[in-house]
Amino acid sequence: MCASEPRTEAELLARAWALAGLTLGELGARVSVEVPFEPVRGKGVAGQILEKALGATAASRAEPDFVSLGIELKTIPLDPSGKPRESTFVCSISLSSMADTDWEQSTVFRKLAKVLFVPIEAASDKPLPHRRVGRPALWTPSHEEQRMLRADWERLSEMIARGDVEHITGHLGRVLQVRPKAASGRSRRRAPDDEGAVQWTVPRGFYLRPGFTAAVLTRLRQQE
Amino acid sequence: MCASEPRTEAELLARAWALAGLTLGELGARVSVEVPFEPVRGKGVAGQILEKALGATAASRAEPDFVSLGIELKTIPLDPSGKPRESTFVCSISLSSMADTDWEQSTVFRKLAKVLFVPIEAASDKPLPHRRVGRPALWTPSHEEQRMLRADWERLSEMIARGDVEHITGHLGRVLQVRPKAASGRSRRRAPDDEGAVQWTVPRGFYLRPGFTAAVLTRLRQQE
DNA sequence: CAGGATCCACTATTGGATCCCG
DNA sequence: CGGGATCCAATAGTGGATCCTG
Repeated sequence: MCASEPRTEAELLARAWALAGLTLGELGARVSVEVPFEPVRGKGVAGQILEKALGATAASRAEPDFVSLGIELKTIPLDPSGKPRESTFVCSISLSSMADTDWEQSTVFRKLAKVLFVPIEAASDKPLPHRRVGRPALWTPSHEEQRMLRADWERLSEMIARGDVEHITGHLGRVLQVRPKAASGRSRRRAPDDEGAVQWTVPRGFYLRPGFTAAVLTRLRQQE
Repeated sequence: MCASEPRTEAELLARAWALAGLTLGELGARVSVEVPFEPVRGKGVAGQILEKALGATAASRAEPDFVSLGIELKTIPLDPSGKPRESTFVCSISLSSMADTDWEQSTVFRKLAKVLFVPIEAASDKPLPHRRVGRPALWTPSHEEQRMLRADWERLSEMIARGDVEHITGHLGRVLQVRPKAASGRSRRRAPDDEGAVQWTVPRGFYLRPGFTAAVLTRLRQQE
């Protein structure tokens, strides 16, 4: 029982609000997805269930989840005090093709232009099926948020373009960071080094820091 | 060999600059103070040595260290990267007499009006006698720094005045915090509770958070 | 492999406890 | 006890590693 694609933003929001309070177990049953008991076996399952329940356009992966609305869906795990427990994955990095892109053309910019955050109330010791869906929040980055994202993105993408990948660590970036994005630490892919030769490096992605998404959610709640 | 009281700010600063680079062992010998090898046996010894070496007016404890100059002396331990390793003690709190004081009349305000910071380069594994004195920095809180200190002080002193001492923890306060200040956790002193009756509570003091003094020192270095 | 993410060992932080001296 | 502070066990934070599905 997967939902059809919502036709308007209002329809999408109404559906999302209707899911608030349900457990992942209940929602999983609705869309015929089994929810593992142990969290380590269910990474990503909340996101997949919500895609189905809300009618996201599957399998068009360079596009936002809701193509015609231009909206990206992100589930975000909150601790009991309401703060994000984790960073938020934005997109993978093509290490060989960052040189000739600017901010407004970047995947990060486009992915974050409009995001529907669906919180999952996720105390670390609570089994996955018992975790509850929270109230959704639709985000468009403010001017100030854009400025911070852009500053980090420009610094990081310049390093990547210059072949400095091996000097990048998760420490860099105030709100946006670069971290490994792979099945394991042994994964490798090609990237140009500082002299343009090939080097093999671990695949990476952009992530939003928890402190940033916390501030975003707080702002959206206040304006609600 | 204790120095006489310096007569001008310039004289005090000149003396402090002249001490930069010396080890605590060397400086201790000059003022006839033995410096224990183990840091745990020498809490406070750096401060006492520098008081003597710079000619601080001893034993007038409601006053600044340099009475006629209105300057308070604080040694501050830095890690190898130059960041403060510890919070900075400001003053003890008289729990029974905070109700009728305002910020400009407070001990915190007066203690921090003008502070001579003398850094001690203090890698945690370096024996006390081998630690070196750093370059001094004279601080008067900026407008912004005042604002932050005042905001924290007003919130905390109001809690104390209302008898809410037992709800105060070191978590409160962005730049100024309240923490125990006693020989041991069993020390107790009288304080009024929320109904004005007596309660026995652990003695406490105001402290500056390390992040705040780090920002202060950075600002002073840039303007140097 | 790319997209959906979270895990968790390690490091950094810190706040309550403590130490010395006069 | 008040002034000079730092110690250090416990917690918070995080960044590199990992898990599942189609």
